[in-house]
Amino acid sequence: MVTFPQGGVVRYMKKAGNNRPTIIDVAGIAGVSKSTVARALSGASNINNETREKVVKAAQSIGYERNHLAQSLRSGRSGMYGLVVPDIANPFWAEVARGAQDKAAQKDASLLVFSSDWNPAREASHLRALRQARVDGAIVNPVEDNTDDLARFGMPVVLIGSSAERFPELSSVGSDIAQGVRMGLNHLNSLGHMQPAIISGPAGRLAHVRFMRVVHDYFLEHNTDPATLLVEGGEYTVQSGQDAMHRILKKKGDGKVCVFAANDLMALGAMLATREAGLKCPQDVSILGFDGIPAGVFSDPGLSTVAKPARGIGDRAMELLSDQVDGRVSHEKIILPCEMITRGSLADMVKSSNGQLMATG
Amino acid sequence: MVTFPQGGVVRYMKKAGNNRPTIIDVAGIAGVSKSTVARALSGASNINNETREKVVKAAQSIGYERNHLAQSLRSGRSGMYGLVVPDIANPFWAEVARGAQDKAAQKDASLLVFSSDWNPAREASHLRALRQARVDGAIVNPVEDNTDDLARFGMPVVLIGSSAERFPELSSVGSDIAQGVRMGLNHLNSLGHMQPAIISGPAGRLAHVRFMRVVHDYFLEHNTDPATLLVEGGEYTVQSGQDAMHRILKKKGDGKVCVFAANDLMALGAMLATREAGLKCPQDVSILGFDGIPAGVFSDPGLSTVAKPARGIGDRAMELLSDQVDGRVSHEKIILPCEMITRGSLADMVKSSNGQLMATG
DNA sequence: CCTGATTTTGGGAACGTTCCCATGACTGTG
DNA sequence: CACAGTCATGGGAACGTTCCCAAAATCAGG
Repeated sequence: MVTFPQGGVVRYMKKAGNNRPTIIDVAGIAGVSKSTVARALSGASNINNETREKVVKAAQSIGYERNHLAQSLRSGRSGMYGLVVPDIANPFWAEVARGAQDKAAQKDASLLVFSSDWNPAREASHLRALRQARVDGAIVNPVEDNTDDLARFGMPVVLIGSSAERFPELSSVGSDIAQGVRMGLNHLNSLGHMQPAIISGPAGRLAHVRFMRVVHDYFLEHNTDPATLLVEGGEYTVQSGQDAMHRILKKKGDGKVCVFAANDLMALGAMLATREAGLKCPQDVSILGFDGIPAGVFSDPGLSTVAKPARGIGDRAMELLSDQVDGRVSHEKIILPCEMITRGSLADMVKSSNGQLMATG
Repeated sequence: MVTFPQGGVVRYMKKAGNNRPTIIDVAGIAGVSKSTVARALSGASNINNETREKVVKAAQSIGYERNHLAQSLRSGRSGMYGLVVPDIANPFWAEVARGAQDKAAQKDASLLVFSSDWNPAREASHLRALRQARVDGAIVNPVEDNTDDLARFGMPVVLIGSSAERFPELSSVGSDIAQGVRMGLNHLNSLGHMQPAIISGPAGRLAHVRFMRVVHDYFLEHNTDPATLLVEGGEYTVQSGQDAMHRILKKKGDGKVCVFAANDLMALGAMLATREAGLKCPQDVSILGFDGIPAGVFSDPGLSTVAKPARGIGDRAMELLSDQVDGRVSHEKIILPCEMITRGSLADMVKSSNGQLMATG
């Protein structure tokens, strides 16, 4: 009977096609143990300098690259973060994503991006995916009525957007809506638009409530009954802004009209509607937007708007998140100021009443 | 001397805050082995139905969620894909990302998004990050002069954009530039614009070369010397389109002008320049864009353009990539057709020569 | 040259899963 | 009733790291 020596059996054969070098291969070449290689490549202090160089050279010679999965599994840190926004194709969130991604890359981390499409179920499923991927934390712009899933998320979160208010215990980064709205209304005021019509967001959303609360307070402070304001609701889309504007024009009749839209897409929709109605902006209709998306420069006239610091929001959110993950800061609420961008969609009623019509910011 | 019993030592204490239940916890509750739990939860066939239900119930009862890192490490598949584009904040790539992300989510995969910012070094570093994250594959819109890193990438790739030509051995998804350019030129032709000026991309880029090659051939076929065409280069940005348009207007003098821009941002820049020069679009200047970004509806007049199927590109690229990873298809080059969008930035010279000026697509 | 402290290294366990193989229970057939 | 054949289950190795602890090597001081 012929017996093959059991001791000589090849115990482990690498799967074909997956033969990336490991720390052990490096150790073999450098003539040290895997522990030493790990120390050398992780920048630990307790290692001889010559040994380190020898290991680094060996690693380079075979093109070794650390397996992030294994590292994450063992260390409990994945170096990945999640970003969940309603729609990455929306210029505002694309800009936020860009800010977050740049900051993450700067910290050698990666960003998992998801679009929830305003769908709570989809958002919940994305959050689950993030948890399973063992990301170290997530930046979330939650869909309004999806508070439960977020509360149960169970890992570091930084919130973006209005629903930060609903989670006082979570960190958040947002723009200063109150300051922005007031700045916009002050600006309108200074141009002689004392009672602008408002194109607001959908009634259910918290963003809408916050926006309208400031408007309300502002007019109370300026001795105007907020109830006399013309408010039309929209869905934050171009189409709905267009529709809202048509309704406003119908109600307002033929006088000069000024509208303040709760986001730029609706403002630009309002401008389209103005054109469709055969009216001119800013001569007949003044329009002020809110967001500061790049597309605002393309309209004629360019859209004057209250700009949110989108990229800054992404940037700070990422920073805050990584601080939180690293245990540097546990909880913080950051509010970034909005900025006025004047491009020409607002008529100056003060000057025009002196006989000359001027378009200004 | 007091000795603590060595055998009674707690060998392993879970790190605080990281006490997520594992497959073993589930096994303990369900009263089966971890292998059985794995089988039950992975949908394997060889398991008793009652046992499966028992396990699933146990898993739910403690809120077990599979650790994706461990799964990936062991199985060699991470269920993650990479996407590297020049700039996620650019509406075209944001749309591509949206398409890819939706398709990935549909397949229960995640997408790691990176912006290279046209920087080859940054692109290389992102590719390295993807390799270390052990993604299953990547969709890349490469920076033109970064061919080496891509060739050495060493995992399934699907290319987006013009550089697909440089890698005939790699799969790719792109729009049919030739068809699109011809469609645009035909359209201009039908409106009486026989010799449009061209605002092209930067000379170095392959996208530029491809665009101009089609233009060149087209005019040769139509008995026009391509050398007589006015071509101004831009950088695919609004500003550079604006600058190029100013140069064109200076050279063209006072006649009617028609320009075909190689992307929408430059076309919109050209429209801004037209306005700055005191000219009207489309009465004095006709403008045709290329891309189909949403912002094209906001200009006055709306931008007529040859639209690339951005979301479709992301969608198909992701599909192709996952096919490739799963070994279904090894290599394919998909070309999607462009579509003409007519909005009003082009004058109809044929009708206008009959006495009436009409804006048309 | 010895001793104790310090630095440097190696070995093995652990992270949480999947995969392979062995075992046991059960079924049907001769 | 013995046997091969299926089916369900359990045990252990493996994935490639990091972390802990012990061993080895080096160093300083007497």
